Amino acid sequence: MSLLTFSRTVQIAIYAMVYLTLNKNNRNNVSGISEKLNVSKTYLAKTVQTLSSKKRLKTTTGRMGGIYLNINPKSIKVIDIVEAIKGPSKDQDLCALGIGECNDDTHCPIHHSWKSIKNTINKKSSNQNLETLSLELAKKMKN
Amino acid sequence: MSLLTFSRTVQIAIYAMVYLTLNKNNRNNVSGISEKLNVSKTYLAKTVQTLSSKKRLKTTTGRMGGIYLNINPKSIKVIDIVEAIKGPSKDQDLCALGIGECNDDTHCPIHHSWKSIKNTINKKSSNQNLETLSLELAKKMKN
DNA sequence: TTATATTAGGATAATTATATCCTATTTAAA
DNA sequence: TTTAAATAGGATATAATTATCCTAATATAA
Repeated sequence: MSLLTFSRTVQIAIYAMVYLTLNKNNRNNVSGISEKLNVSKTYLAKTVQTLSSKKRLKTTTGRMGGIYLNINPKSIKVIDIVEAIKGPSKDQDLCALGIGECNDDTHCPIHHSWKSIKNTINKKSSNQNLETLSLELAKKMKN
Repeated sequence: MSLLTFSRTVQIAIYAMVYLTLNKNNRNNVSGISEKLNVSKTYLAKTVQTLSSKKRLKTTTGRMGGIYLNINPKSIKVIDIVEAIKGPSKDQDLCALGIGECNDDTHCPIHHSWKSIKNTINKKSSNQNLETLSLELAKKMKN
């Protein structure tokens, strides 16, 4: 069951960034990653282009070119990747029902109920940078 | 900050259903609700039509017609409204990155990290039916 | 210097989501 | 019986997202 999902572009962006973290010691390029992750090469290329223009990763052209992480994966959070793709969040995004003004005083009918859910998402996702995501994968932890 | 949002149609659907719960003793119709909630009348009408065909609410035509809750608001959860609009969730929706097979054994790189977030969302949203949402509003609780 | 492997980026196609319009149907009131 | 107030539902318009195509630019290897 999943009430909420990332857009396809955001999914691909996160996926690629985690892949780059896991494989930061190798040379990576769009073709290779698209095959490994089984996503469309052209679509991945466009997404990478966006991430590059927003400085979330670095690219080099030419024969030995490819894609590299720009910054320490410890300092990259999921929210950064979402923002790189979707732009900064608008006022309306703060409200589950898309109402402009939604705070503790003036709010939509589900403001209080969803506030704690949003807090949980934010708290948990703040603790998750690309490195911890990758480490968890490496350990193959069960929970 | 909001990583995840409902689609506009889902937002309008939830909003209307909560409104119907809060005003179940009055006669309600599309025009009135659209004015009160400040959403487009024609768009709301279409959304109501979907909710009606999925039995999440009841409508009557004609001069004294209108919109009514079909079932006890205690038994209507947000997930029901989402499903009425978007249809049953697909396998890929279960994975934050949209990969088909994503479980504790075979999974995407962020499966474990996001599993606990998804659990929290599911747990909290299961406790929330339309009546509790409305009651919270009525109390104007702070949290 | 030429061929090849890469990303860049503009154009555009395809699909889905959002939103409106129009006419039909239904029902009750006048 | 006519009129008015309502939803139903098909058609369509608009916008955003998703996806691909093509050519240019770049850089390395042969």
